[in-house]
Amino acid sequence: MDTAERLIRSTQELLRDRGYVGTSPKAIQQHAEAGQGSMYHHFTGKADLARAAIERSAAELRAEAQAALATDGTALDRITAYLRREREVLRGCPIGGLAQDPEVVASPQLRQPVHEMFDWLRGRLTEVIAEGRDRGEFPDSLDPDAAAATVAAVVQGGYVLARAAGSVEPFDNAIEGVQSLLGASFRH
Amino acid sequence: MDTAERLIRSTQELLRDRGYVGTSPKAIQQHAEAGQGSMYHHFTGKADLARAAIERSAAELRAEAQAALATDGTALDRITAYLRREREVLRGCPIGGLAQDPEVVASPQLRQPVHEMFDWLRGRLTEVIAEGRDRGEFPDSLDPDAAAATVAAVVQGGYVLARAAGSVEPFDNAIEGVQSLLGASFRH
DNA sequence: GTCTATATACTGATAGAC
DNA sequence: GTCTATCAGTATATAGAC
Repeated sequence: MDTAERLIRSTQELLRDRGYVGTSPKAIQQHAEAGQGSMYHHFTGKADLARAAIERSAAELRAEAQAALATDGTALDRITAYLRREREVLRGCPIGGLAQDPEVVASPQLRQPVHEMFDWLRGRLTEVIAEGRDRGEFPDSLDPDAAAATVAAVVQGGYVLARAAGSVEPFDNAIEGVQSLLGASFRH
Repeated sequence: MDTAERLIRSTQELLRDRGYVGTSPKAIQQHAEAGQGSMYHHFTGKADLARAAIERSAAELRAEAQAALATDGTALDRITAYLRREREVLRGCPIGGLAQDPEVVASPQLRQPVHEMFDWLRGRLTEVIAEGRDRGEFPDSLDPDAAAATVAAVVQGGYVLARAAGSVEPFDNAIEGVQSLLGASFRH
């Protein structure tokens, strides 16, 4: 693995565990076993490297979400597959966590890939839910946009509750709840 | 307002806008118009002051949530009042945002008030939902613990989506979705 | 491409005068 | 209670040798 690649992957880890504000160039260099000069040769600075790392994490997350949502079965099965996919819950979401970082939110460069990832996710969830509704799996009264936002929000909020509690339990509970509500919305 | 009070309130603002890692003692002193010596006279250090500020924010949030949940009406009305209460969404949740801060989560002293606030909130939501179910407003199949976690998570996740998007829209969408799902879960 | 040297500003405190 | 002085360490680079 070359130096630029090690720098990007190290930055992905550190951004997830420490946020952007909490991650120093020095810490990145040590984690990547790269010198100061190396880092500034490959990237113009901390923000430039962070942008590369965030884009990488967003692409990875998108691929994993897509894998779950592209499975066979009813819309509810596919949403459930997404909700239940493996996560290191107590580490927080690699992308969602950045939405709380003041400097990420303040910088168009850094916020953009975060924004795009969530726009894509909500769009994809909306499609799956709309397909299910069209097949009669959900009532016509269900608004796919709103339900998609709710599903995405429950996952992100689940991370917050779990980290606050120091336990995965509230995350699992929240997922269970939204699954149940979606299931119960089936025509009766 | 005395100096200690100004320090606490300034720290509440800065913790919300910059997180714990992103907030320096110097920034707090400037915001509070207090000297270095003053701050270290009233508090043992940054962590001690942050703890006081977090406890204060948690108490305020609890009071506001309680005000919404203690209203008259059906359980769904009360949950809706909580979901729809005024919030400065793009600033993030004063308490939930801290659950993403690495040093808050790593420190038992700092995490405790965050943890307690969410435990209280989930408990209170669970009570309201269980009351509604007992009155036949929700189906017996609805699990109050899971639904409460879902409601709390949607709000926290709504903040994340909104900050990522730089717009309140995804927050409002997510709230709308969970409200709809809860409403649709009424016995048919 | 990588290394070491250097630089300015900030971080989070402590010490002691007033 | 508040002020100023001081401090070792870190943040985020830039410069130039190799």
